[in-house]
Amino acid sequence: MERFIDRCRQEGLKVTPQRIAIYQVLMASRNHPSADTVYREMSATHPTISFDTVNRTLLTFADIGVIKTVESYSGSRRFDTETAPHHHVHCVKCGRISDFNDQGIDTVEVPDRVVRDFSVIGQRMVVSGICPECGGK
Amino acid sequence: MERFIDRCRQEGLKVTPQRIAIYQVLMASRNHPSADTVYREMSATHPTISFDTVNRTLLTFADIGVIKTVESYSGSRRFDTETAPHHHVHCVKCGRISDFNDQGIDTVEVPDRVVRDFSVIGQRMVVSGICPECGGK
DNA sequence: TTAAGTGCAAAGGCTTTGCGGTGCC
DNA sequence: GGCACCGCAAAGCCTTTGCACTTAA
Repeated sequence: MERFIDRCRQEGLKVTPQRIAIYQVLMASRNHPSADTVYREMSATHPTISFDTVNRTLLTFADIGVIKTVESYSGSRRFDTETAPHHHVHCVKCGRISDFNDQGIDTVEVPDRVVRDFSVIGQRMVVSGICPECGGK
Repeated sequence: MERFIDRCRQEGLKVTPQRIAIYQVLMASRNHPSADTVYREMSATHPTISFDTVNRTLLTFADIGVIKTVESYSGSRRFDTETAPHHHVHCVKCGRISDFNDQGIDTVEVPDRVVRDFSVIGQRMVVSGICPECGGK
């Protein structure tokens, strides 16, 4: 939490009660929440915060790298509270995305010709399929 | 094109002029068009087709596997005319997605624990970064 | 003939923008 | 005290839905 506050100051962002509250909710969440999900989760403890502030704050956090935005397959934007490298399993039926870790995949080499002109931030394997709940396997 | 028509018939879909026209545009396109992009591209040659038909047809095509939907990072749904396995490079600034092929990555093994209960359809590496136009490298 | 497909229009979600009031620095 | 931030409201996209007309089979 100290680190979060420092980070905001570094970035020239003001440390407001709303931002702290949103940050706490994010750190407690283990999924890939949408802005609406975060907003709902907050409404119990912080009933006066606006959806707008939540949404804008999430975008701001993503901008400074506190969280990330996740690839999605339609619908609303999803955020990822896990900023360490990891990979995704995606159900094409229900859209659910779950994480997994694999150091081997983290370090798979992408051909140089592909990324020569890019400033690479990271790489992620996305496995698509049908989850058990949706009739897979 | 014959194969496309056969496929429609197999799936019980009627072969309409609109569907043929959309299919042609798709095959000529090399990117990851949105419904709107396809619609615009058609408007020169097929000015009477409606956006609705384009959009619904794209969803239908994705449903039967003629095209695929692509992960996106906000904004509108994107389609992929390349159905063979391939990988993506994604610019986090402008959102552009480009393809690359790499057989080594195609066959990277995902740990069994991850996919045990899934019916896996495919896997894709997504490399994130900043492209030259957006200030990368 | 008839079930599927098309086009139009409206509605519904999510996101973005603008602006006056508020509060961190 | 200034400037960033918040909350509210409206507008803008994109997608989805409903319905009457048309058309491929």
